[in-house]
Amino acid sequence: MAASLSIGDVAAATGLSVHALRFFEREDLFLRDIPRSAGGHRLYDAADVEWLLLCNRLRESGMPIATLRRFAALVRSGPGNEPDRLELLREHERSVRARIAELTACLEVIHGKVAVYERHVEDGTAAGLWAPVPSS
Amino acid sequence: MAASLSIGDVAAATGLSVHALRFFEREDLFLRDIPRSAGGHRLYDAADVEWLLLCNRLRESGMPIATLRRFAALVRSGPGNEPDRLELLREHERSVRARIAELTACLEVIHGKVAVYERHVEDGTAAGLWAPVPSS
DNA sequence: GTAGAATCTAGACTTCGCTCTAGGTCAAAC
DNA sequence: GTTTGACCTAGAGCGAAGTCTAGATTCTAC
Repeated sequence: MAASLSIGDVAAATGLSVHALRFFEREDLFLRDIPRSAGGHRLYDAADVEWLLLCNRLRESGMPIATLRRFAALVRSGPGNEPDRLELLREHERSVRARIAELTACLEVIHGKVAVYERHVEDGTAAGLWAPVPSS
Repeated sequence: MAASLSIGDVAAATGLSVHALRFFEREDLFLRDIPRSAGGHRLYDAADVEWLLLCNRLRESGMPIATLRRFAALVRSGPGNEPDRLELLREHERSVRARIAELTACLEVIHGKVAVYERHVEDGTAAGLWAPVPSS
């Protein structure tokens, strides 16, 4: 077991580019120093992929690299700081919920605009919608 | 009526910086050429503010400047292209809904992690959470 | 044993969306 | 009338998050 994976394998498994994986490493986002083959090639394992998949979720949901780095550092520094990790994750959870709320509010405005245009386009009477005087 | 507003007034009314307002103008995001005072100062009106507030919603919800510019161009070019404006807004609405769905999916993963850490921190037994072997 | 694909490093470059600077001009309060 | 603050232009700079290049090396398949 614990067969090691090349950077290309990991790129394929995570959707990250090989460039991004090297960048992540420079940015200290891994939970360990990635070992190398005799020739200097990186040797990943399944746990690295696992971690990257979580990273993807955190990144997709708007966590900045800097915060991800702080989280990785906490994990890397071993047991004892779990309350800190928890607080970091909770804070991110709050920010994601807030972002969803913000988007939902925007959506109402946007959908309202869509509805206005739908009515006017249906009517064929689109005059006075936004030019020169705004309709709303 | 139709008292004109200075760039500072508009900045205060919209939350955009004066720099951003000049930038928006360079980027052709307004619905008209903003008139100037004798001394060259910009003279905005309430409709400009109205439009900027909509722009804020579109930007906050992730619309790129380039798309906003396309929308502004459609409006500026007068009646006749309402179906195009509608399609642009509908497309944006779709993308906002998709983004909300994506965030909601991430939220589940993140909340799952939070729950794991909560249990372990509560127990006092945080061993084996993510170091060296991942828990999930 | 050799061709071709994958990987290595260091560092330059890109895109987006502003933000800030420099060096002035204009306007309003005292 | 002068000081103070707001505004002007043009253009440089910035932070985030990678992406891409060049040139060298290693690995894999025949």
